Amino acid sequence: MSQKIQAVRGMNDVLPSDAPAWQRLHAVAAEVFAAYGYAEIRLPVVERSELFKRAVGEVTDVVEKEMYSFEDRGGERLSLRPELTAGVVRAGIEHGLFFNRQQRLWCSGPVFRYERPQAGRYRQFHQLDVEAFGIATPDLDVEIIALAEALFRRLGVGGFRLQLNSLGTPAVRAAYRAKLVDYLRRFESSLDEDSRRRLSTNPLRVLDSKVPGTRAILEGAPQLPDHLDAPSRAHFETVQRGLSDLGIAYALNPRLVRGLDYYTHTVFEWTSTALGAQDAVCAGGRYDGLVEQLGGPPTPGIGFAIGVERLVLLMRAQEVPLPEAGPQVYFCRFGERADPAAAQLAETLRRRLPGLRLLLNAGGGALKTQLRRADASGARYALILGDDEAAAGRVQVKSLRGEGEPRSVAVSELPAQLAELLELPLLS
RNA sequence: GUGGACGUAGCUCAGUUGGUUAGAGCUUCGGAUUGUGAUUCCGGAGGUCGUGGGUUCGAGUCCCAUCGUCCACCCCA
Repeated sequence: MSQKIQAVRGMNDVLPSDAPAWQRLHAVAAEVFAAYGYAEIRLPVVERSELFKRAVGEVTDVVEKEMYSFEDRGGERLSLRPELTAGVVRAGIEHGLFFNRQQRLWCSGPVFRYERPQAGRYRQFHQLDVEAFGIATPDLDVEIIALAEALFRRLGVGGFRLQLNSLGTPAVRAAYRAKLVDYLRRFESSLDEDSRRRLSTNPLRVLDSKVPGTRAILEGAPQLPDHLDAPSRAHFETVQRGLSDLGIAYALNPRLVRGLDYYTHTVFEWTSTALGAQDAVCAGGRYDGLVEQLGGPPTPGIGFAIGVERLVLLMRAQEVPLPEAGPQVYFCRFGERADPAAAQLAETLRRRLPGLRLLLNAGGGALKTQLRRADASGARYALILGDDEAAAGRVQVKSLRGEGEPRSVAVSELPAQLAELLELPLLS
């Protein structure tokens, strides 16, 4: 058993039984993104390590201890991407996508973080990412949030809690940060070890500590929303009003601080209690300084990422209906004349009945065996073509689900018969 | 990186205070007369008990290590 080569820790196979949920998610996502006017961009999985250090932040956990980094044969420092936003920004700058225009983009694929796997957390996981550039006004914040909301609704998953906060501008954040540190220093000896460490590295992160003693201290801490400057406050209020106008429910969470350094102003996160400890399904925010920081023209931006595995988990938990994917028809064939005749007929049926899912028996087997396979395949009908039928120019159509007796149909009539039975369009 | 639980057939599990050739259900394959499935009956296949050491006359059962899975912390989608 241990001799067998197995998947790398934290990197999972999506087996055929799970694939339909993934397909459904991506199909609905592509539709919704298109409906809002977002265009797809596809990116390499590997980028220069430098990109993530500059975009995500040098001292964040994601780049500090979770990146898969290596040197290629030419000595370049490269990393498997730990998130998608940095790559989208890099590509946009590189191809001049941000010069004097707005861009609405989406992107999806695997990302990699070296963490201990647990429920809803893997070393290779997948994100659906939406990003919009060149629009600084709060109406775009509302659009982005509404877009995610629409995706969940179209997919048929619910029970989320949308949390909202504003981090303001970098200046606001710096000023607040100083106040927070001042306050926390007074209780330093009562803080838990992690929070004490963060006090010097990333004090805002202390805010979402789960340690009870620390939480108690935080009760009296200065609140970030109280320190917003007038423009930031106005921006945030407009976002809230816009969401209310659209009937989107949200909860303000002054402690919501995202773990990536590039966020400014609006940040948001959808969580679900059905997921265990890793409860964030979708999270994002505004990052107005990022494009410039990576060498592009000053360009406001905002985006979010959805955790595909987590959303698929919810789809399964909430039993989201999935389209039938198995064969509708299983074609049994046996005999010297019948075998090639059946192969040809199968091609004809697939061509004339678009959408038909027909599985042609292969590998021989007695009729009994073939019918057993037909039943196991989940097909609704079996077609039976032996030498007797071949000689007569007919095919037996047999219901596998108790819908009437088998009947013999002339080959010439078969396409029309199947079209009617399966309610499929028929081409000439 | 830290902590806890767990690793027995493809799957879900049983396996008595350590005692002879390790079991069940499901799945799978074959058969129950010639070309008719899913029900029923009969039969077969499938495990060096995660791996490596150790204790013992004897280990799936005890000890150690290691790998892996799950859950939580940390962090995050």
